[in-house]
Formats: sequence, C-alpha cells, structure tokens
Amino acid sequence: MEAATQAFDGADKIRRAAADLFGERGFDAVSIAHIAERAGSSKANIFHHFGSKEALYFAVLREAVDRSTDHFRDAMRAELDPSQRVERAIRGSLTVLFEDPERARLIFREIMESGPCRAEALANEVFGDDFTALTRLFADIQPAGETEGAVPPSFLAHVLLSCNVMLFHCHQVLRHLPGGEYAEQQEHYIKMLSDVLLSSMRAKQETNA
Amino acid sequence: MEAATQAFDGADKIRRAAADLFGERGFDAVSIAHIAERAGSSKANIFHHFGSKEALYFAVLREAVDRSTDHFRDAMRAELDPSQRVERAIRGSLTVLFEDPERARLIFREIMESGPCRAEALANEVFGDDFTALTRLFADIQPAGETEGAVPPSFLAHVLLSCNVMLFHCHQVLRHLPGGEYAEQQEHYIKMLSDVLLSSMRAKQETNA
DNA sequence: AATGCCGCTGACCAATCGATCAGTCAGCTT
DNA sequence: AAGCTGACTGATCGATTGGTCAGCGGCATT
Repeated sequence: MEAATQAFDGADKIRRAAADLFGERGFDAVSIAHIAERAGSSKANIFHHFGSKEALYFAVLREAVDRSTDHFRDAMRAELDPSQRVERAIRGSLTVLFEDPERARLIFREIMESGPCRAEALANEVFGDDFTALTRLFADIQPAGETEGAVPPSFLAHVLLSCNVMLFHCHQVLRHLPGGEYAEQQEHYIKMLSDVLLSSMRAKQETNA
Repeated sequence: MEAATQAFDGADKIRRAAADLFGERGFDAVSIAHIAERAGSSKANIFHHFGSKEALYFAVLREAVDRSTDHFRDAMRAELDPSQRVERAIRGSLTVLFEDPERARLIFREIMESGPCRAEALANEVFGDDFTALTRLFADIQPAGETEGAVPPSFLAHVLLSCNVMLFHCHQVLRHLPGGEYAEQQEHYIKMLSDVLLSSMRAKQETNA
C-alpha cells in the first residue's frame, strides 16, 4: 500500500525540483547538478529516468500544461448573469496564474521562445481549449442581434488574457507606476477589467471616423 | 573624418551582436564566444571593452531602454480627436515593439526576471515616463465630469500596453488560435482595441450587480 | 627614433556543463 | 540459492563556460 503522502517517486521529486527551477530561471540557467541537489538525488539518476536535460524539460512542461487546462475549465462553468460570469472568468484565469507561478512562467517562457515551428503545436495542444472556452463565454453573453459591428468575442478573450498575463508577470513593476495601485488590489482590478469588457460588448455607437 | 557608414567601433559591433543574441535567447543561453563570433571579434576583446559578461548585458540593456522611450514619446504628440489619438497611441506602442524585436524582448525578459529589488528602479527609470504619458492621454480624452465611476486612465493604459505586449510576444501562437486572425491584420487589431478602450471610457451604466 | 597608449589577439586557466560509465544494492521471481 | 531487473551512485569524460594574461601592431606625441 502507498504511504499517505502520495507516494513520491524519485522521479516525481526530480520532476518537481525541475519544475521549480526551470520556472524560476529558465532552461539554460538551470543545471542538472542543481536539479539533482534540490531533489536530493544524483545527476546520473536524472539521466537514468529522463534520458536528457531536454527530455526532462519537456516532461515538466507537458505536466504543467495539463494541470493548467484542468484548473481553468473548472473556473468558468457557472451560469450566472453576464457581469458575474465575466468576473468569474477573470478571477479563474488569475487564479491559474498566481496559484502556481513557476508553472505559469514556465509555459509563458516557452511561448516567447518558440519559433514559428512549435507555435502551431502550442496553439492547438496547449491553449486552444482555454481560448475557445473563453471565446464562447463572450459569444454567449453578447446581446443577440448586436453581433454586427461589435468587437468579436475572440478579441475580448485576447484582452482578458493579455491583461491578466501582464499583471502576473509585471505586477512588481506595475505597483510602482503612477496610478498602478490596482496591481495590488485584486478585487478592484477584476472589477475594472470586467467593466472594460462588458462596456465594449454593448457599444454600438458610431464606429467609424 | 569619420566614414560615411556612421563609424562603427569594434565596441559598437560587439554591442549590436550582443543585443541581437541576448534578445533572441536570453542571458544564460548566449556565450561570450557566440557574441565574439557574430561581432567578428575575439573573446578577449569583449572583456577588454566591457570587463564582464554582466557588464556587457547591462550596457546593452541601458541602450535599449533609452532608445525605446525616445521612440514612444514621438508617437503620440499629435492633437487630434479622441479616436484618432487612441489609434495613434496603439500604433505607436506597437511600432516600438515590432520595429526592434530583439530590444523589446530584451527589456521584457528583464522585467519578468527582476525580483522586487530591481522592479522599482525599472518602474521609475524605464517605464514610468511612457506609462505616465499614456495615462495623461486617456485623462485628456475622457469627457469632463464623467470621471466619477469610470475606469481610471491608468488602467486603460494597462489594457493598451498589455494587449500590445501580448500580441507582440505571442502572435505566432495567436494566429493559430480559433478566431485569432486579428494577430496578422494590424489595422484591424488597432481598430478593435481602439473600440474597446473608447467604449469603456463613455460607459456610465449600472456598474454593480 | 624612442615613447606610451590603445585596440586587439591567441593561448591558456580553473570551473562547470551535459552526458556516460561500470558497478552497488534492494526486491522480486524461479 | 541463483538469476534477473530497475532504482540509484561516484567517478569520470570531452566540450564549453566566463575570465586572464602576455604580447602584437598601428598611431600619435615627445
């Protein structure tokens, strides 16, 4: 029978140590020796389990991605009125980011670094589902019949995710900016972003100069 | 008399090569030997001019920051009607990013990596001016008297910068997302983001559930 | 012509990198 | 007890890392 502490493999401890270090400092700044030390293991054992540094990195990345999508989908299942659903979506996405910062940084670094080759795979396998779910949420909320000149739902998803990701990565800088107090008042931030998104859905005024 | 080709120092060529490589791959993934090779110089010469790898990195970073702020301030000096000024600001910020991608990536990486210690310095010396200028633009545009329950200008600046930075870093991924065609149609993107920002400035409807 | 300075180089250094190796040990099967 | 398997280790590999150093050649000054 397994122990009550979830039965930590040696391989699991290595994966966790690697996830922390890769998330903090990136692929190149972390050495196998560091990971082995943090995991309480030996260098050779890492190669025994994962074969190469790159393979370990991909294993860690894939696990991070899988857990991330699970979290996100749970966060926006409710069927409430529009403003509550939007706030829920913002809060959910924010939670995914701040609950496991190393994982979030790991994934974003991968996006930044990925050339055109890996980008398509990342879009399909990693972010496609989340983005589609968010897009559908905005499409559902939008007042029927006003979809003509309005901002498309997928772009509202872009706005939501962009603001959250920026807040996550830069909040240490943002809070020192003039008028950047919102970076430390999460509820206030959610309210403001929700206002922006909702108001740009109803608008149907003169859209052209 | 200097040559017509701007008189490239050996030191200048090193700086340029380093800026390219650091921007592409980050600090740790780039070696002095790589930089020397790309610059057509020798390893030892780099240490002769800059003393250490870290010093070279900071020199490159500081130069990138200085040039970036200059570009941005020019981009939004005009005094047109609100929608045109907003579009101008979006386009200006976008130009800063895409005109010199290595520089932009260099700076953003520094923001991501910087702990609380360096974050305040970065906020004051690097982004403070741009952010303040953008904030003032939105404050000017906002209809007088409606500043009560409205979204504050500094948050609109956050939205603008977030969306642009996200588009810049992730556009290879975004264009493969369902509904992500806007990532490749810059004018369309500007129009949509402008709509979002403008409509959330006029809104004064029921702001609470 | 001798001087000092400066941009620059090849050879070299200790340290560390990712990776491989032979080999130890515990547990399972027969 | 014999045999096998898989987790694990210390020693070690060649390559590469950031960094040092003595010295070269051109150029201006004296």
